[in-house]
Amino acid sequence: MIQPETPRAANFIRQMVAEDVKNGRFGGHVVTRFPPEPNGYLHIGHAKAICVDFGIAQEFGGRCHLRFDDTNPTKESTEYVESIMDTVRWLGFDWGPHLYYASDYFEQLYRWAVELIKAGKAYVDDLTPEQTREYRGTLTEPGRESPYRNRPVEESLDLFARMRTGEFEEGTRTLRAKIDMASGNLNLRDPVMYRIRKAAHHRTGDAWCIYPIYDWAHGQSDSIEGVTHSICTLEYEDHRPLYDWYLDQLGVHHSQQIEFARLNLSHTGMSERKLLELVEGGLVSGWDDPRMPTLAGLRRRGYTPESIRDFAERIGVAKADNLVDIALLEHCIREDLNRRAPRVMAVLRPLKLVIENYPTGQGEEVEAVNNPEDPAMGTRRVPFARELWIEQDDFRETPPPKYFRLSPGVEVRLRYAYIIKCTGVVKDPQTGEVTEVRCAYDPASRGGDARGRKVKGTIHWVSAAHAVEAEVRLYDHLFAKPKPDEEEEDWKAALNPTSLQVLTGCKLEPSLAGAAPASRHQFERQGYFCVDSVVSAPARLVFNRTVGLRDTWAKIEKTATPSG
RNA sequence: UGGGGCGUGGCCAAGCGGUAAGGCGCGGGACUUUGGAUCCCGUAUUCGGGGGUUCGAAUCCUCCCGCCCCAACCA
Repeated sequence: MIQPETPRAANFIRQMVAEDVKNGRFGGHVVTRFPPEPNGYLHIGHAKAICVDFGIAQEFGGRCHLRFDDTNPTKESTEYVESIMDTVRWLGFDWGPHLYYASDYFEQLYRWAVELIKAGKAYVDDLTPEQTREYRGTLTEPGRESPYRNRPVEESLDLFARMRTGEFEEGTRTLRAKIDMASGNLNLRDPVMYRIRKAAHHRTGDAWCIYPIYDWAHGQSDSIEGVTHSICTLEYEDHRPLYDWYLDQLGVHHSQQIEFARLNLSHTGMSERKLLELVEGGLVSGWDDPRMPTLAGLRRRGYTPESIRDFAERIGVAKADNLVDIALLEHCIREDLNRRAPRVMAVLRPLKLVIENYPTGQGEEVEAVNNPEDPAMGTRRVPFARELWIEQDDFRETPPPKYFRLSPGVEVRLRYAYIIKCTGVVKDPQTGEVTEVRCAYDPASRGGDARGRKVKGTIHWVSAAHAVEAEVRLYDHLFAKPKPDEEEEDWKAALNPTSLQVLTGCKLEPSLAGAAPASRHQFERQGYFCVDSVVSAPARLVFNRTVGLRDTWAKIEKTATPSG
């Protein structure tokens, strides 16, 4: 695996684990796990967790398990299991033979539950869900004990066995741990361990109709697998006393739970509920829509696994709530692609350029560098001719201050080709719109050599006769506001109306004709683009803009005209 | 009003009693056949606030303030 260049920064988890290793706790071994519930797609927030879980194990010579927390059959499916495995692998992590499922432990969990009942530490409760809630009390008032709390052990044992055989309806009974209904920590007010769900499970089928709750399954699963450090997010901090309680009652291997703050990214959302709503509402094309913060979306957008791992390292790991600027993610992918993406010329919004003193019907090829950052990537030949396409943005009839590009009477360099001077324009008589730019070239400037002259601007171009057409999709932030979550009511109003711009009839240099799906390219002066892996076809190329290049000119122009 | 956490520059984040790392962003400059990349320089006299301990505090004590999480038979 390619290691990110960013050096490992200190963080409290690394320190805790290092301390344990030093002290020989857990025999000096490190075993972690990434425990997704297969109920949806992984997003960039999960990527942080994956990098922490696998990263810690890797750093300390340990191992990391992939364990599916599949204890709720009504929300889970093998489709999700597969997409999760695919995504973790894509991100660059390997769990080796350590693929596990909480559902593999159902029998063991059941036996342990019986053990707790026998020890008087758990009981079958007949309260309805509503009653259970009422009895639990509130944040400030203690709960009340269920009238079934002290029923005889034998009776609980019998009832629990019958719950398993399917004798009772959903919601009629639960198995609960007997802890403390007055605890300030609600998790300790006799937490439910099992509920009845007469639903088929994607792995165990109809073998069970009682399913363990997260708290009862998670710690015990960690214990069975010999996990030493069970790393999770902050919202489980309140659950740690319960996690510890179960393990202590059972007297089994006890791993250390450690919590860190989950990732929040600006201009997007990480709430599974809202992401689902976007998908189901057709506001995006699917879970892998390139605007989505899902790893499937980022992947389709052209992000590399290396850039995401680098991002995960750079944001750090701590316990303070955070909102990471999406600009950092964008910086990471730019930095990665700058090193590896081959350069190419593509005109997104074409404007015809005619070189009046260039012979009609003649052509030639100029040599272009594939990647100035990596000479080993070589050069290529690009066809040049009398009629070219240039970018609409690269011509202004009346140039604003500091505009280095083409305008009447001004010289500019056609990248890798010649210096040209604008001699005039052709306009649509009706609209007055410039439909064609006329110019003269300096034959002695072949290759772009300005020969001592100062030519401030260099623009890209594509030979009209050789151009390959394509559709290009320009993406911007999904949400216009940095914190769309602040808009709880009408959060969809915060969606960026221009998050997707589809450009058709874009003109690409011919070398792009056979571009492979998912291949990444830098369109010079514009950004990084990849061939869409879903809809692009040889006969109809479709590119996604992964991220734009830093655009200093846009910044200058924006500050010059604040309104624009 | 209960329990658990967290507060260091615009955003992340080191710091662990010896006098504020680094990254992103932003501003400026150099260089440039991508207004890209690269390279320089600048960007917290101060660590939520007040007291206290100490020769010395972001780090220890204390009080206060603010923010987040918890009342699914979800994870």
